[in-house]
Amino acid sequence: MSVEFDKVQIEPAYRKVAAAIGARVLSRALREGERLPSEIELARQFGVHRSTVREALRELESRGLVERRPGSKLMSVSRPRQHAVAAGVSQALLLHDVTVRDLWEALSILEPPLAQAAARERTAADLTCITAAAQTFAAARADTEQAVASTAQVFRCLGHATHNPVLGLAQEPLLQLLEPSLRVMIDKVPQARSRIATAHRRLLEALEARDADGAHDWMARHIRDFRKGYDIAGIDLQLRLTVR
Amino acid sequence: MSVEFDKVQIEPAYRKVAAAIGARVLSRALREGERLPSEIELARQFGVHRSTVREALRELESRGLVERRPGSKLMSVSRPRQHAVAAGVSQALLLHDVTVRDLWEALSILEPPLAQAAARERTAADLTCITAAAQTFAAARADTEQAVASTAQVFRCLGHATHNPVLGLAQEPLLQLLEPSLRVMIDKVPQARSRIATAHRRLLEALEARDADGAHDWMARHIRDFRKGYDIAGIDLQLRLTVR
DNA sequence: GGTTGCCGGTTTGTCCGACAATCATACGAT
DNA sequence: ATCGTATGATTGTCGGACAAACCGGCAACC
Repeated sequence: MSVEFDKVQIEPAYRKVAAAIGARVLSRALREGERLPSEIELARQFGVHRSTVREALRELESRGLVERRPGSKLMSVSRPRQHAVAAGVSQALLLHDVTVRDLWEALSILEPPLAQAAARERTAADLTCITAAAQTFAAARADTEQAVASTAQVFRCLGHATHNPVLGLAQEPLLQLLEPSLRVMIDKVPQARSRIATAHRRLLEALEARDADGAHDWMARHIRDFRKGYDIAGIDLQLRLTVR
Repeated sequence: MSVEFDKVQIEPAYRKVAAAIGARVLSRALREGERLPSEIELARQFGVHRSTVREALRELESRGLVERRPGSKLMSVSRPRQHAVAAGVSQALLLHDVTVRDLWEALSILEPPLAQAAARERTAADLTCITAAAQTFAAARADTEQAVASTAQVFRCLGHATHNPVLGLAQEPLLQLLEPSLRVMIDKVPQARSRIATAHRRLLEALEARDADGAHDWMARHIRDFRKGYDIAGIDLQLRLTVR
């Protein structure tokens, strides 16, 4: 009988250093905003060379666990920014050959319940945020770029209005992926703008009235409209999403 | 009138190098599996020092865009692994003070439609995968660790069965966050195991029959049971999730 | 008082160069 | 055919160096 050995794993020092600092951040032994020692000091503490520390810092930086505050040379502990985390997810999805259909399906699953939750949990400030975004959309008659951005912004405000960070963060990658195809659609489909504006209006009414089911249904309609828009714009649902 | 200037941004070389390589990966000019030149060669091409290249590589590595294949010294281009991406999301959520309630709410929104989609899209292989996981759960009478792992595994297989990478990747962070509280619950709530086993059985029946609505409903029940389990186990829904 | 200029100390970004350990490959010995 | 060894390429890590940026303080100046 053959004895099986575990694969002996050798972790390079830069990864150990990153793991050590990362663990302290995760365990909240290092709190947000707290400043890290200088690279030389870290090198001294870990007993490694400064280059090694720097490699570790690059890893922590790209995980969003540390960042450099503007106007400070020392790194400080930070929470990963929602946008940055979502960008990583979006990239991963792009590389995994996500299609327009996949994206649309996810939106149609996530968004209506999200709007429902937002109608329950929204505060007055959330309403203001959504109203502002909807108005920006309505005002962007000619400006496609702004129309796209404000459409996404309405979703973002809704996500925020749920006061559930899981939903907000689950939604964000979808919005990032949505923008390119939305841009094409808004440009090619004449009635798109008015349908979106109507959806915004109805959603706002429902949110104002804390009408959870109404919000759910209007969001469902909003998302179904996207699908129709893709058809009219001649966007193939099987198509892989692309960057930018 | 005061002239406003844009913030002048100075990008360090290591970030420019990372961006340059990253862009090639994203644009598929570098294909998965392709091997990167050696560090010295990259340094020569970019006209920077090897240390600078190494810092860039650390960033790309932690974004999952390059990796070292076992048995090869050179880095090769890779697609970010689902598990790694999700780990980043989980960490971010932990640091953003996600509560048990937030997590449960997200599960209750995502999972039933996910099961529904799985019932439509599943292949025979997917069924096998889910069956295996469910059997492992049923067999893990005493082993809490295995019970937790196989419960999550059933979800993972379901996510895979939708054949929609967006759904799979949206779900994975939730599963990673779920495990610790699930461990406590399975240990403290005597009836948890049998309820979960029943849910698995019913889900499988629905999937086998391609009964999308049945899958939806049994999953909804499954998730509702989690909530009941938390109550019985005395887990406060307001509690922040913790690591491990 | 507010602005400007200068000084010294700290820290980062980048570079140069070096060396041991690891691994692929080829080559030769058994 | 298997094994040992020489060779070369590559990484991980190190020591050290230096310019540029930035901070705080102090003096000078309007």
